[in-house]
Amino acid sequence: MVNIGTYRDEHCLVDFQAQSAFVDSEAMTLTRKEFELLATLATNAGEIVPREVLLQDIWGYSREIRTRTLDVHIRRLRKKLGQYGEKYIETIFGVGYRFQPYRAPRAFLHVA
Amino acid sequence: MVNIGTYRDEHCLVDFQAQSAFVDSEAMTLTRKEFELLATLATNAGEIVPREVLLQDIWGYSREIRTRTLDVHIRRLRKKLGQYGEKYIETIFGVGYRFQPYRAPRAFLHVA
DNA sequence: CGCCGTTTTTACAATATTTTTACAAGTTGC
DNA sequence: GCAACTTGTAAAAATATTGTAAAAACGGCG
Repeated sequence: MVNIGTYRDEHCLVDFQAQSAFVDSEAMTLTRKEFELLATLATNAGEIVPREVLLQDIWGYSREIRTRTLDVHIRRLRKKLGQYGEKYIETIFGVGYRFQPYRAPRAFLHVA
Repeated sequence: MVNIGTYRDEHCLVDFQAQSAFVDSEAMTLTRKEFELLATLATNAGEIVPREVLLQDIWGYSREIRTRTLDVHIRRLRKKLGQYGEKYIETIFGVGYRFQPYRAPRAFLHVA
């Protein structure tokens, strides 16, 4: 089974085709920019996406444009991701953001 | 298999692309300058990198600028390298620093 | 047009990082 | 051993980046 066009993990599903996203099977209501942002980050899950790249890809802004709109969108997106907001979207200081796939807490294994 | 863009030895992995580094498979959280410093040293692993070169390459400082920021960064980097800090980053008095690749302790061989 | 949802800006607050400062400690050459 | 110089270190100061609330601007649609 192939999952072209979707990001999926334990708690989060992003359908790039349908432009819809879910947290714990609950549909998120995202605006266009919020979705684009989530999509871009989720597409590169596990990798740092520099601010520059986000501003260029989503806003078409070049390096010299000074704006805080990315931060504001990040904030709203985190909020809508609920309890996972902070865990999913990691800030890489001075560089950008990284969508970190959910990792199940490892069960404690005692050493024989 | 080629390892372009990475430094790797028994305990340490530096991924120059992803701007990430690991000690014993544990991700180090390095700041930008710390990473640049580690990257520069690891790139020249086994070779002395003069202070001058580090200050020029990472800080853009010329010879006459007097600062202790390099020393402070070296210290923090060593700390984050944990138990290997001192072994990996050697001070070459009056010259600079050298990143010394990890060498497995040689098994004791008795002479026949 | 006027409303409403969305996006961007503004203006600070909060935080993280980097640099400096001020000494302590270590090294070298005499 | 001692003076001169270099490096180590903790803590403070300075700087840079990100977070946030609230207001302003924008845009589509009735």
